Amino acid sequence: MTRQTENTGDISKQSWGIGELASEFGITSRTLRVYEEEGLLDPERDGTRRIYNERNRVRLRLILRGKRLGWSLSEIRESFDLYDSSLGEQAQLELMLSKLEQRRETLNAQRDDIDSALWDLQQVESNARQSLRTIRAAKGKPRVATGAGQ
Amino acid sequence: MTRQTENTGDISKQSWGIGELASEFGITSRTLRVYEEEGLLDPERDGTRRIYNERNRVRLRLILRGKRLGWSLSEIRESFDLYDSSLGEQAQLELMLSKLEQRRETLNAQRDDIDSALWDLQQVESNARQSLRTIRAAKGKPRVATGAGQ
DNA sequence: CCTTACGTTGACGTTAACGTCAACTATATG
DNA sequence: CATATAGTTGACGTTAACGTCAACGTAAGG
Repeated sequence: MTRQTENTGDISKQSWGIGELASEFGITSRTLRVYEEEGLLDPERDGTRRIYNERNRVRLRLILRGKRLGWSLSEIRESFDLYDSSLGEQAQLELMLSKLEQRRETLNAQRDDIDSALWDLQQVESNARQSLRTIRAAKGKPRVATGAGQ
Repeated sequence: MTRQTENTGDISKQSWGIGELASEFGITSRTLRVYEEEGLLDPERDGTRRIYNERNRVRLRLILRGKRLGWSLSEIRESFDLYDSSLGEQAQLELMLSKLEQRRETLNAQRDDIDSALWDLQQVESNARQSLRTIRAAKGKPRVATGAGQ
Protein backbone atom coordinates (compact mmCIF):
# COMPACT_ATOMS: atom_id res chain seq x y z
CA MET A 1 0.00 0.00 0.00
CA THR A 2 1.70 3.13 -1.18
CA ARG A 3 -0.71 5.88 -0.28
CA GLN A 4 -4.33 6.07 0.73
CA THR A 5 -7.12 7.93 2.48
CA GLU A 6 -4.93 10.04 4.74
CA ASN A 7 -6.07 8.13 7.81
CA THR A 8 -9.68 9.29 7.94
CA GLY A 9 -10.54 5.73 8.84
CA ASP A 10 -13.71 5.67 6.75
CA ILE A 11 -15.90 2.79 5.76
CA SER A 12 -15.01 2.75 2.09
CA LYS A 13 -12.32 4.38 0.02
CA GLN A 14 -12.83 8.06 -0.61
CA SER A 15 -10.05 9.04 -2.94
CA TRP A 16 -7.95 7.54 -5.68
CA GLY A 17 -4.83 8.35 -7.62
CA ILE A 18 -4.86 8.58 -11.37
CA GLY A 19 -3.20 5.20 -11.81
CA GLU A 20 -5.61 3.42 -9.52
CA LEU A 21 -8.62 4.81 -11.28
CA ALA A 22 -7.17 4.10 -14.68
CA SER A 23 -6.43 0.47 -14.02
CA GLU A 24 -9.71 -0.02 -12.21
CA PHE A 25 -11.64 1.11 -15.26
CA GLY A 26 -9.33 -0.32 -17.85
CA ILE A 27 -8.22 2.96 -19.34
CA THR A 28 -4.96 4.91 -19.27
CA SER A 29 -3.94 7.94 -17.26
CA ARG A 30 -3.67 9.85 -20.47
CA THR A 31 -7.35 9.27 -21.09
CA LEU A 32 -8.23 10.59 -17.65
CA ARG A 33 -6.24 13.73 -18.35
CA VAL A 34 -8.02 14.19 -21.66
CA TYR A 35 -11.37 13.87 -19.94
CA GLU A 36 -10.25 16.52 -17.51
CA GLU A 37 -9.15 18.86 -20.30
CA GLU A 38 -12.56 18.38 -21.86
CA GLY A 39 -14.18 19.48 -18.62
CA LEU A 40 -15.66 16.07 -17.83
CA LEU A 41 -13.68 15.53 -14.65
CA ASP A 42 -12.35 17.97 -12.09
CA PRO A 43 -10.12 16.12 -9.64
CA GLU A 44 -8.68 17.93 -6.67
CA ARG A 45 -4.96 18.32 -6.27
CA ASP A 46 -2.49 17.27 -3.68
CA GLY A 47 0.22 19.65 -4.76
CA THR A 48 0.47 18.76 -8.41
CA ARG A 49 -1.08 15.30 -8.23
CA ARG A 50 -4.64 14.56 -9.10
CA ILE A 51 -6.93 13.19 -6.44
CA TYR A 52 -10.22 11.71 -7.57
CA ASN A 53 -13.16 11.51 -5.21
CA GLU A 54 -16.35 9.49 -5.34
CA ARG A 55 -18.17 12.09 -7.39
CA ASN A 56 -15.53 11.89 -10.06
CA ARG A 57 -15.70 8.11 -10.03
CA VAL A 58 -19.41 8.29 -10.67
CA ARG A 59 -18.80 10.72 -13.49
CA LEU A 60 -16.21 8.47 -15.00
CA ARG A 61 -18.70 5.66 -14.99
CA LEU A 62 -21.15 7.89 -16.81
CA ILE A 63 -18.52 8.90 -19.31
CA LEU A 64 -17.75 5.30 -20.14
CA ARG A 65 -21.41 4.46 -20.43
CA GLY A 66 -21.81 7.35 -22.81
CA LYS A 67 -18.92 6.09 -24.89
CA ARG A 68 -20.45 2.65 -25.08
CA LEU A 69 -23.53 4.33 -26.50
CA GLY A 70 -21.42 6.03 -29.14
CA TRP A 71 -21.57 9.53 -27.71
CA SER A 72 -18.79 12.01 -28.30
CA LEU A 73 -17.04 13.62 -25.38
CA SER A 74 -18.78 16.90 -26.07
CA GLU A 75 -22.16 15.21 -26.09
CA ILE A 76 -21.28 13.66 -22.77
CA ARG A 77 -20.31 17.02 -21.41
CA GLU A 78 -23.57 18.52 -22.58
CA SER A 79 -25.43 15.90 -20.64
CA PHE A 80 -23.36 16.70 -17.57
CA ASP A 81 -24.12 20.36 -17.97
CA LEU A 82 -27.76 19.46 -18.22
CA TYR A 83 -27.68 17.35 -15.09
CA ASP A 84 -25.60 19.82 -13.12
CA SER A 85 -27.55 22.91 -14.04
CA SER A 86 -28.91 24.53 -10.93
CA LEU A 87 -32.68 24.38 -11.43
CA GLY A 88 -33.03 28.12 -11.76
CA GLU A 89 -35.63 30.25 -13.47
CA GLN A 90 -38.80 29.08 -15.09
CA ALA A 91 -37.54 29.74 -18.61
CA GLN A 92 -34.35 27.85 -17.85
CA LEU A 93 -36.29 24.93 -16.48
CA GLU A 94 -38.48 24.76 -19.52
CA LEU A 95 -35.51 24.84 -21.82
CA MET A 96 -33.94 22.11 -19.76
CA LEU A 97 -37.03 19.97 -19.97
CA SER A 98 -37.16 20.28 -23.72
CA LYS A 99 -33.53 19.23 -23.98
CA LEU A 100 -34.19 16.30 -21.73
CA GLU A 101 -37.13 15.35 -23.86
CA GLN A 102 -34.92 15.43 -26.92
CA ARG A 103 -32.36 13.22 -25.27
CA ARG A 104 -35.01 10.76 -24.37
CA GLU A 105 -36.24 10.57 -27.92
CA THR A 106 -32.73 9.90 -29.11
CA LEU A 107 -32.33 7.16 -26.57
CA ASN A 108 -35.63 5.60 -27.50
CA ALA A 109 -34.72 5.70 -31.16
CA GLN A 110 -31.44 4.07 -30.31
CA ARG A 111 -33.23 1.35 -28.46
CA ASP A 112 -35.44 0.73 -31.44
CA ASP A 113 -32.31 0.41 -33.54
CA ILE A 114 -30.97 -2.11 -31.09
CA ASP A 115 -34.15 -4.09 -31.13
CA SER A 116 -34.22 -4.28 -34.87
CA ALA A 117 -30.57 -5.23 -34.93
CA LEU A 118 -31.32 -8.00 -32.45
CA TRP A 119 -34.17 -9.11 -34.62
CA ASP A 120 -32.00 -9.32 -37.73
CA LEU A 121 -29.43 -11.18 -35.74
CA GLN A 122 -32.04 -13.62 -34.57
CA GLN A 123 -32.98 -14.39 -38.15
CA VAL A 124 -29.43 -15.12 -39.19
CA GLU A 125 -28.88 -17.13 -36.09
CA SER A 126 -31.84 -19.43 -36.43
CA ASN A 127 -30.95 -19.86 -40.05
CA ALA A 128 -27.46 -20.97 -39.06
CA ARG A 129 -28.81 -23.27 -36.36
CA GLN A 130 -31.09 -24.94 -38.83
CA SER A 131 -28.22 -25.44 -41.19
CA LEU A 132 -26.17 -26.89 -38.38
CA ARG A 133 -28.91 -29.32 -37.40
CA THR A 134 -29.11 -30.55 -40.94
CA ILE A 135 -25.41 -31.18 -41.07
CA ARG A 136 -25.40 -32.98 -37.74
CA ALA A 137 -28.34 -35.12 -38.77
CA ALA A 138 -26.53 -36.08 -41.95
CA LYS A 139 -23.50 -37.06 -39.90
CA GLY A 140 -25.55 -39.02 -37.40
CA LYS A 141 -27.51 -40.94 -40.02
CA PRO A 142 -25.21 -41.02 -43.04
CA ARG A 143 -27.63 -43.26 -44.94
CA VAL A 144 -30.18 -40.45 -45.35
CA ALA A 145 -28.64 -38.15 -47.89
CA THR A 146 -31.08 -35.23 -47.95
CA GLY A 147 -34.51 -34.10 -46.84
CA ALA A 148 -34.80 -35.18 -43.20
CA GLY A 149 -38.17 -36.14 -41.71
CA GLN A 150 -40.58 -33.20 -41.60
CA MET B 1 -36.70 13.63 -64.69
CA THR B 2 -33.20 13.17 -65.87
CA ARG B 3 -32.72 9.42 -65.92
CA GLN B 4 -34.47 6.44 -64.47
CA THR B 5 -35.25 2.73 -64.58
CA GLU B 6 -34.43 2.25 -68.24
CA ASN B 7 -38.08 1.62 -69.10
CA THR B 8 -38.59 -1.71 -67.31
CA GLY B 9 -41.97 -0.33 -66.28
CA ASP B 10 -41.77 -1.86 -62.81
CA ILE B 11 -43.91 -1.22 -59.80
CA SER B 12 -41.22 0.56 -57.73
CA LYS B 13 -37.87 2.09 -58.47
CA GLN B 14 -35.05 -0.35 -58.93
CA SER B 15 -31.95 1.73 -59.27
CA TRP B 16 -30.60 5.06 -58.12
CA GLY B 17 -27.76 7.39 -58.89
CA ILE B 18 -25.30 8.45 -56.27
CA GLY B 19 -26.85 11.86 -55.85
CA GLU B 20 -30.36 10.53 -55.44
CA LEU B 21 -29.31 8.09 -52.78
CA ALA B 22 -27.22 10.66 -50.98
CA SER B 23 -29.95 13.22 -50.72
CA GLU B 24 -32.54 10.62 -49.86
CA PHE B 25 -30.52 9.50 -46.85
CA GLY B 26 -29.17 12.89 -45.94
CA ILE B 27 -25.53 12.11 -46.61
CA THR B 28 -23.07 13.20 -49.29
CA SER B 29 -21.81 11.40 -52.37
CA ARG B 30 -18.38 11.43 -50.85
CA THR B 31 -19.69 9.38 -47.96
CA LEU B 32 -21.16 6.82 -50.33
CA ARG B 33 -17.81 6.49 -52.07
CA VAL B 34 -16.07 6.01 -48.77
CA TYR B 35 -18.50 3.26 -47.85
CA GLU B 36 -17.73 1.63 -51.14
CA GLU B 37 -13.97 1.84 -50.58
CA GLU B 38 -14.55 0.22 -47.20
CA GLY B 39 -16.32 -2.66 -48.90
CA LEU B 40 -19.71 -1.85 -47.46
CA LEU B 41 -21.38 -1.14 -50.78
CA ASP B 42 -20.78 -2.51 -54.23
CA PRO B 43 -22.83 -0.56 -56.74
CA GLU B 44 -22.88 -1.62 -60.35
CA ARG B 45 -21.58 0.66 -63.05
CA ASP B 46 -23.06 2.25 -66.07
CA GLY B 47 -19.79 3.00 -67.76
CA THR B 48 -18.07 4.89 -64.99
CA ARG B 49 -21.16 5.91 -63.05
CA ARG B 50 -22.38 4.15 -59.98
CA ILE B 51 -25.79 2.50 -60.04
CA TYR B 52 -27.26 1.47 -56.74
CA ASN B 53 -29.88 -1.27 -56.58
CA GLU B 54 -32.32 -2.25 -53.86
CA ARG B 55 -29.82 -4.51 -52.12
CA ASN B 56 -27.42 -1.64 -51.76
CA ARG B 57 -30.16 0.58 -50.42
CA VAL B 58 -30.91 -1.97 -47.75
CA ARG B 59 -27.25 -2.15 -46.92
CA LEU B 60 -27.04 1.58 -46.66
CA ARG B 61 -29.89 1.55 -44.22
CA LEU B 62 -28.03 -1.00 -42.15
CA ILE B 63 -24.86 1.06 -42.29
CA LEU B 64 -26.64 4.11 -40.99
CA ARG B 65 -28.31 2.13 -38.27
CA GLY B 66 -24.93 0.81 -37.24
CA LYS B 67 -23.56 4.31 -37.12
CA ARG B 68 -26.40 5.44 -34.90
CA LEU B 69 -25.40 2.66 -32.55
CA GLY B 70 -21.84 3.95 -32.51
CA TRP B 71 -20.29 1.19 -34.60
CA SER B 72 -17.21 1.83 -36.67
CA LEU B 73 -17.26 1.13 -40.38
CA SER B 74 -15.11 -1.94 -39.91
CA GLU B 75 -17.46 -3.28 -37.24
CA ILE B 76 -20.29 -2.76 -39.66
CA ARG B 77 -18.41 -4.60 -42.36
CA GLU B 78 -17.74 -7.47 -39.99
CA SER B 79 -21.43 -7.79 -39.39
CA PHE B 80 -22.05 -7.81 -43.12
CA ASP B 81 -19.45 -10.49 -43.55
CA LEU B 82 -21.18 -12.45 -40.86
CA TYR B 83 -24.57 -12.10 -42.47
CA ASP B 84 -23.32 -12.79 -45.96
CA SER B 85 -21.22 -15.82 -45.10
CA SER B 86 -22.45 -18.79 -47.00
CA LEU B 87 -23.51 -21.24 -44.28
CA GLY B 88 -20.74 -23.68 -45.05
CA GLU B 89 -19.00 -26.30 -42.92
CA GLN B 90 -19.92 -27.30 -39.42
CA ALA B 91 -16.87 -25.65 -37.88
CA GLN B 92 -17.61 -22.47 -39.77
CA LEU B 93 -21.18 -22.48 -38.62
CA GLU B 94 -20.19 -22.95 -35.02
CA LEU B 95 -17.72 -20.09 -35.23
CA MET B 96 -20.41 -17.99 -36.79
CA LEU B 97 -22.84 -18.79 -34.04
CA SER B 98 -20.36 -17.83 -31.38
CA LYS B 99 -19.72 -14.53 -33.08
CA LEU B 100 -23.43 -13.92 -33.33
CA GLU B 101 -23.79 -14.72 -29.67
CA GLN B 102 -21.12 -12.19 -28.87
CA ARG B 103 -22.84 -9.53 -30.92
CA ARG B 104 -26.04 -10.21 -29.12
CA GLU B 105 -24.41 -9.80 -25.76
CA THR B 106 -22.96 -6.48 -26.84
CA LEU B 107 -26.34 -5.34 -28.02
CA ASN B 108 -28.01 -6.43 -24.82
CA ALA B 109 -25.38 -4.65 -22.76
CA GLN B 110 -25.95 -1.58 -24.86
CA ARG B 111 -29.62 -1.77 -24.22
CA ASP B 112 -29.00 -1.98 -20.51
CA ASP B 113 -26.87 1.13 -20.81
CA ILE B 114 -29.71 2.86 -22.58
CA ASP B 115 -32.19 1.83 -19.95
CA SER B 116 -30.05 3.12 -17.14
CA ALA B 117 -29.43 6.33 -19.05
CA LEU B 118 -33.17 6.70 -19.47
CA TRP B 119 -33.61 6.08 -15.79
CA ASP B 120 -31.12 8.77 -14.82
CA LEU B 121 -32.79 11.11 -17.23
CA GLN B 122 -36.13 10.39 -15.66
CA GLN B 123 -34.79 11.37 -12.25
CA VAL B 124 -33.46 14.68 -13.44
CA GLU B 125 -36.62 15.30 -15.35
CA SER B 126 -39.05 14.73 -12.52
CA ASN B 127 -36.82 16.82 -10.34
CA ALA B 128 -37.05 19.66 -12.82
CA ARG B 129 -40.79 19.24 -13.17
CA GLN B 130 -41.23 19.46 -9.44
CA SER B 131 -39.16 22.59 -9.35
CA LEU B 132 -41.24 24.05 -12.12
CA ARG B 133 -44.48 23.26 -10.35
CA THR B 134 -43.22 25.03 -7.26
CA ILE B 135 -42.36 28.12 -9.24
CA ARG B 136 -45.71 28.16 -11.00
CA ALA B 137 -47.56 27.71 -7.75
CA ALA B 138 -45.65 30.62 -6.29
CA LYS B 139 -46.62 32.72 -9.26
CA GLY B 140 -50.24 31.68 -9.07
CA LYS B 141 -50.52 32.32 -5.34
CA PRO B 142 -47.98 35.03 -4.66
CA ARG B 143 -49.13 35.39 -1.04
CA VAL B 144 -47.63 32.05 0.00
CA ALA B 145 -43.92 32.68 0.06
CA THR B 146 -42.48 29.23 0.83
CA GLY B 147 -43.42 25.78 1.98
CA ALA B 148 -46.60 24.87 0.16
CA GLY B 149 -49.21 22.61 1.79
CA GLN B 150 -47.70 19.21 2.57
C1' DC C 1 -21.16 23.99 -80.27
C1' DC C 2 -21.65 25.80 -75.63
C1' DT C 3 -23.29 25.57 -71.24
C1' DT C 4 -25.11 23.20 -67.25
C1' DA C 5 -25.57 19.52 -64.20
C1' DC C 6 -23.86 15.61 -62.43
C1' DG C 7 -20.35 12.26 -61.92
C1' DT C 8 -15.41 10.44 -61.69
C1' DT C 9 -10.79 9.81 -59.48
C1' DG C 10 -7.03 11.38 -56.79
C1' DA C 11 -4.90 14.22 -53.25
C1' DC C 12 -4.85 16.75 -49.39
C1' DG C 13 -7.16 18.88 -45.12
C1' DT C 14 -9.63 18.29 -40.70
C1' DT C 15 -11.45 16.78 -36.25
C1' DA C 16 -11.90 13.71 -32.29
C1' DA C 17 -9.84 10.82 -29.18
C1' DC C 18 -6.51 9.19 -27.75
C1' DG C 19 -1.11 7.06 -27.89
C1' DT C 20 3.71 7.95 -27.37
C1' DC C 21 7.64 10.19 -25.80
C1' DA C 22 10.68 13.44 -23.46
C1' DA C 23 12.05 16.00 -19.65
C1' DC C 24 11.10 16.89 -15.16
C1' DT C 25 9.20 16.36 -10.15
C1' DA C 26 7.85 14.22 -5.87
C1' DT C 27 7.65 10.38 -2.62
C1' DA C 28 9.11 6.25 -0.44
C1' DT C 29 12.34 2.79 0.63
C1' DG C 30 16.57 0.12 1.34
C1' DC D 1 21.86 9.19 -0.51
C1' DA D 2 20.52 6.46 -4.53
C1' DT D 3 17.15 4.46 -6.81
C1' DA D 4 12.61 3.00 -8.03
C1' DT D 5 7.96 4.25 -8.71
C1' DA D 6 4.21 7.18 -9.85
C1' DG D 7 2.89 11.49 -11.51
C1' DT D 8 3.26 16.10 -14.18
C1' DT D 9 3.14 19.02 -18.40
C1' DG D 10 3.93 19.82 -23.17
C1' DA D 11 4.53 18.36 -27.92
C1' DC D 12 3.97 15.53 -31.55
C1' DG D 13 2.02 11.17 -33.87
C1' DT D 14 -1.99 8.37 -35.36
C1' DT D 15 -6.42 6.61 -36.96
C1' DA D 16 -11.18 6.93 -38.58
C1' DA D 17 -14.43 9.20 -41.13
C1' DC D 18 -15.31 12.13 -43.66
C1' DG D 19 -14.85 17.34 -46.16
C1' DT D 20 -12.85 20.02 -49.77
C1' DC D 21 -10.84 20.91 -54.02
C1' DA D 22 -8.85 20.27 -58.60
C1' DA D 23 -9.00 18.41 -63.06
C1' DC D 24 -11.45 15.88 -66.02
C1' DG D 25 -15.50 13.10 -68.41
C1' DT D 26 -20.29 12.72 -70.15
C1' DA D 27 -25.15 13.39 -71.42
C1' DA D 28 -28.93 16.68 -72.29
C1' DG D 29 -30.84 20.93 -73.82
C1' DG D 30 -31.01 25.21 -76.33
